[in-house]
Amino acid sequence: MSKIHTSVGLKAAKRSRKPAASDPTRDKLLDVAGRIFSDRGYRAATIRQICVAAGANVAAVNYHFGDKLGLYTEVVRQSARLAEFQAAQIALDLSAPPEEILRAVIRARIHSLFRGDRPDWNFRIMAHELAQPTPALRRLVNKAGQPLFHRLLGLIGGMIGLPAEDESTRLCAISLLGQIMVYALAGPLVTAIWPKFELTPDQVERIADHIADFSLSYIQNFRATSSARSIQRTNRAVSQRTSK
Amino acid sequence: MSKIHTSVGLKAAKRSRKPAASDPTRDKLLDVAGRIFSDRGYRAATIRQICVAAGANVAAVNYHFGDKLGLYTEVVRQSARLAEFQAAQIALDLSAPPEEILRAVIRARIHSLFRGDRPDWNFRIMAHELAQPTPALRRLVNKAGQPLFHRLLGLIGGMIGLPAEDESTRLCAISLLGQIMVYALAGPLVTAIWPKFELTPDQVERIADHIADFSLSYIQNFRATSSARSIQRTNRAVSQRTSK
DNA sequence: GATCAATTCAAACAATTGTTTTATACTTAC
DNA sequence: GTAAGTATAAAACAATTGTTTGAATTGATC
Repeated sequence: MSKIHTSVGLKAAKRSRKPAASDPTRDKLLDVAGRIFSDRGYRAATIRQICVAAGANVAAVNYHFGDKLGLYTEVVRQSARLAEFQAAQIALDLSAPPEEILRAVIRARIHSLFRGDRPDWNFRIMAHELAQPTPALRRLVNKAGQPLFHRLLGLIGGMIGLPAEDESTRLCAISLLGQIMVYALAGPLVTAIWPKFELTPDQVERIADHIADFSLSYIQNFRATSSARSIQRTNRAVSQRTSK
Repeated sequence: MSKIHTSVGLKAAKRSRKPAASDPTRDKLLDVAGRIFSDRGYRAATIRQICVAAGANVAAVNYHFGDKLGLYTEVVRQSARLAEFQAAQIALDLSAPPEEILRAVIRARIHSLFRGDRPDWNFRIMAHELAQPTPALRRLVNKAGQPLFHRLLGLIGGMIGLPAEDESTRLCAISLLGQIMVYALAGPLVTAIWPKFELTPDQVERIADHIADFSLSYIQNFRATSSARSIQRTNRAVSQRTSK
């Protein structure tokens, strides 16, 4: 109910004095908040948890970010910036064959999930927002995700010989992202199926490879088998009707 | 912190009078709670929301189920029972070819997700528990999920010619379930990729078919291409090293 | 119709949590 | 050294939410 800082200290004024001096508690707060938000979500994470973990006072969040949503917004903004940067980076090397680009995308996501380049919660935050969006940030996240989705759809569409807007293209993109998202969102499911699941670099590498192989198998054979599949589907419908 | 009902009315005593008479408010509460829990999760759902939607008093939950967790437990127990039943049902027709069984499993899950047989939130509840388990119910959910997972691993293992415990088998199972779970857990992601996403019966059918086709493409060709893939992977590793 | 248990209801209670206040220590510029 | 602005700390505040209480209502049995 309050978006206006009422305290004496405001952040804007400070910059005039210390132009580029990064505030240590502010940074610590951002770092800890990122980690906690990323594995509990926005609602479940409490300001007190974050502040204790950051060794700061409860009022620090209000002072530096206005309120909880302000802190969260800053965290998501960071992640979104990084996501856009990564998407742009991938879009650069158009020279590589599409299969390799797709592999690179998958590898990048899986890596940022398990052994993040540094803030290893970036992708998890976005995953959480994609699962249960914070109303205030829906637009921001969509804006950050759109270029990546668009690029992915174009990539897949090109490989299966259909426009990016085609239903089959979209279904493939969802299948691909679903395989990645399940590691981000449903850890316990993964553990239930694979109790010995570990995060050795090799394992992570094999997961990324598997997702790429699994997806490319369908995508690369799409044209060849699309006619055969439609016949199969007809047969299946018939056999279902008769067997029941 | 309280597991003991302190109120006068307890459920056990009632049964002596009305042996099989189902309590209408209790049923209504369960029904509404299932729906609300399934799309907001345990923590985010509030007792007041549920009671208002069920046209009951706030104290009704305490009276009929002890506390919030008691109500939730009953809801999850219902879903778990149904999940076990469905798993058993699928396990019965061993006569069908494995591909068709797999298709049936996928179809059943997608259907129960979008146009549920009646309580269409059964799978969503389990999905939520698989994503962010309630500590008290972890065991219950695992127990209910295990037969299905075991069956799925056996099925896939048989098709790719590897034991159920093999890493590749598990990776395939996770890929398959990930494609389904993304629809249950990351609705906004689906909408972002596919704005015109609708839930017509046809659409739902095509989604199930796609997931089956997408997965079977890899699974059915696993044996044939497994040697080729390992060679590809070696080449890829080399090209990466040289390109960088 | 009176009695007694079962159920429902409005209100209050207690715990958690986001937010604000007020005071105090600290840094920097003069 | 002092003054002004900045940052931190402890406590209080307000809103939400799970839980409990005690009275009122219902419904069946005698």
